Amino acid sequence: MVKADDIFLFVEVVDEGSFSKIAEKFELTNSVVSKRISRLEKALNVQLLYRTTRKLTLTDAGSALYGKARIAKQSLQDARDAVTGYGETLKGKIKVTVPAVSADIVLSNAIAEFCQLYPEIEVELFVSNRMVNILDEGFDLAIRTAPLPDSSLVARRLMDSHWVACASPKYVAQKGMPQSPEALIDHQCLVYKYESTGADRWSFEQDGKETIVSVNGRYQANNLDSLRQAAISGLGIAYVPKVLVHEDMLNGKLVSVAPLYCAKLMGVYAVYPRSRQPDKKLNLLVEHCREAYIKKQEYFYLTEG
Amino acid sequence: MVKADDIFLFVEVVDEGSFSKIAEKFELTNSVVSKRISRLEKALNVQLLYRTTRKLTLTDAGSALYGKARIAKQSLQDARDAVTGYGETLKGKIKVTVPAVSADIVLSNAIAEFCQLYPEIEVELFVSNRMVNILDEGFDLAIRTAPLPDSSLVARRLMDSHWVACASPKYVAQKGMPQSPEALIDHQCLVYKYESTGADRWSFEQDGKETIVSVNGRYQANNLDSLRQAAISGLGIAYVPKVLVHEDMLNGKLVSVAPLYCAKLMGVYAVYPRSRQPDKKLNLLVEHCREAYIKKQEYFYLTEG
DNA sequence: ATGTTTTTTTCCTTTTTTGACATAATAAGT
DNA sequence: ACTTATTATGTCAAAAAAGGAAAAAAACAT
Repeated sequence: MVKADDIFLFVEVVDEGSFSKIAEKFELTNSVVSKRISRLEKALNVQLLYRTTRKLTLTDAGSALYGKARIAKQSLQDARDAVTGYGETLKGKIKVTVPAVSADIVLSNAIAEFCQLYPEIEVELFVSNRMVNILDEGFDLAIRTAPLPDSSLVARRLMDSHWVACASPKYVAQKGMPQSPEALIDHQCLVYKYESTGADRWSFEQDGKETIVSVNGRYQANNLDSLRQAAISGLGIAYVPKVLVHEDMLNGKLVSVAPLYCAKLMGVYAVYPRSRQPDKKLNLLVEHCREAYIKKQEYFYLTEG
Repeated sequence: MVKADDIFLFVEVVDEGSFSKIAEKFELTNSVVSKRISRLEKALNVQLLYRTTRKLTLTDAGSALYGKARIAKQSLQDARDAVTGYGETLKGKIKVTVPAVSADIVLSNAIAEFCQLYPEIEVELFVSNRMVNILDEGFDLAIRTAPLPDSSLVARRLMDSHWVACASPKYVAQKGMPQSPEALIDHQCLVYKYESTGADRWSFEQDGKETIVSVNGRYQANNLDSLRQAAISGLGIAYVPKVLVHEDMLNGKLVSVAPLYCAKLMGVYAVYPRSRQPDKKLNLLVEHCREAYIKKQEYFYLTEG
């Protein structure tokens, strides 16, 4: 029944020593101030001020309330100050979880750039292929390769990531070029494995039809770049994001395998909690990553064109 | 725009970890809690909680607000506790200003009795004939002999005080009994004087007609009892409250002078600030004083009968 | 997929708050 | 003592806000 804001108004009135001054200051009418103070007195069942038209005098009770409420008021102001402009300021920490496959490629650079661009924003990167619970573990942002693992989150597509199977020209010359996805079964495949997430099922598609092949491989790595190096050295066929091996393919170190089939298209998404209040720095980071991916893609077009 | 009570509701919600639990606890509906938290977020322009149906998770901003607001909430609670029941409890101090003439008589005893009756109430007595400004000087109660010196105050009649002129039988025998008020001019009058308030104008009335006499006196005192003693010793005629000399007159130490004229009737009033919130202990004290006066008057009736 | 629990939205009613104005009170100036 | 200026309060009608019920949506669990 006692309204906190009435108490704070009372503090203001005491500070100023006048109802009307406070009314003016807060753009209220005198009667409103009068009524709210009266209401407070009624709610507390105690007289706080003796009023004459010229002077306000604190009662003992009023004095006691004033002394303590002043502190509370300041304290609450501090609390408010702590969060005002929180969504707007370009300060603070962003905790990001990134799957290892994505961290390897564009993102690391993009985030490094971002940190240089906004020196007051701190980014904490947590690389893990484990599907972390963003909310539970206090992440602000996750990069994912599936659109919506959790519907209380919001997903924004950053890019479409093509994955390709590739090998060194030497390997192809020795073992022959597989003519279909199924033919990969008889080849030496380099398998990505990270935190028990074995990616030994490779996906290809053409004309909307998807073909999944369970491949075999004696060589496994938890790092895509290691797979890439292994492929270059002729160890076998690697299935990796196109961006990773684009240059190798341009300068002939690697060639695409099963050329008749388009490698599967996988989206890369920024996933973050659904918020009705926008967090500016978070949006900036997401946007920065998206642009980094777009630039990378433009680079493809230029070199592939 | 940000409502303090919304912030405190937010603190409650975080403590409980659920909107609906808090709704139940405070007898609100879920929708109200939801709306108020949402409103708070909108007002602060920041997301405070991530909600799922199973769990509420604090955002960084929410966490910052919670930490500080919790302190403010406790602080405000302390402030409220400091005054709740203030008007009802029989504790605390009552500052009373009493004119010397009244303090001399019944009041001192009455107040002493009152203090014994309510051990937790402290009474601070300030004896002064100066007309103190109750509000300015922080008094809770004044005893006055005039009904309403200040209209922002409230006055309650405690008793009607008769003042009488009296002298020792010896004095009357030597100097003669004055037959009219005017005759007092030729007599040795004992004048009450306190803080420059000279009471050398004595008032008598009969049949509604008032006669004021400016008396002369070589003996002045700031204490009515001294005047009484002086009168008993035969020094002259004293003009004092009847209660003061009632017993002296009964046992013949003093006799009333100018017996044909009734001494003036003066009211004794309790004067205190007009308060819309009753202060129980103050009312108790006033009532106690009133009863003390009434008892004293009953005693007169019995002995004068 | 289905059901359950929790939050949110919607729509409507009730309550509160507000400002304008009139009134009352009083301190200060003349 | 009289006037004047300032200040607080009461009243009333309009506006705003809060509140509640129920349906909808969301998030999980199974």
